[in-house]
Amino acid sequence: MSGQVFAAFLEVVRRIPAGKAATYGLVARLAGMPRCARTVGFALAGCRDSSVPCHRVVDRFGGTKAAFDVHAPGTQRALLEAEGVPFRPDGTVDLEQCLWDPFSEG
DNA sequence: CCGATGACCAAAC
DNA sequence: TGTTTGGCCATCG
Repeated sequence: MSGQVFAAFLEVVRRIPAGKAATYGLVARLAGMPRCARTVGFALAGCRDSSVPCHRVVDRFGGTKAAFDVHAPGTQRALLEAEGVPFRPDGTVDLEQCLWDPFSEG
């Protein structure tokens, strides 16, 4: 891992429990970079690091528009649904229900 | 090695 | 109240 910030995002993402989802802004904030939401997406885009649940990360609207979902439409949603993540009729994640609460851990 | 970009978010006018 | 620009950092060409 060349960058610490880069790893910081991945560490936060890995802490997302199954059946829950987080937004880029949330992850960035927990990592200590509220303005670095873009970098979060890029960190996940280069998901070559390790088993990081990048599919549990969506935009604030719950839109599943990940890089690995571009070539395989529905992949991200399928993974989330498999974990029990609720979806809206719009096809977006119901963040109001499954939004990961970092304070809920302890 | 340098420039531009990218799975976004929030403050500012 | 709504639209626009700025920001952060690693990777690609």
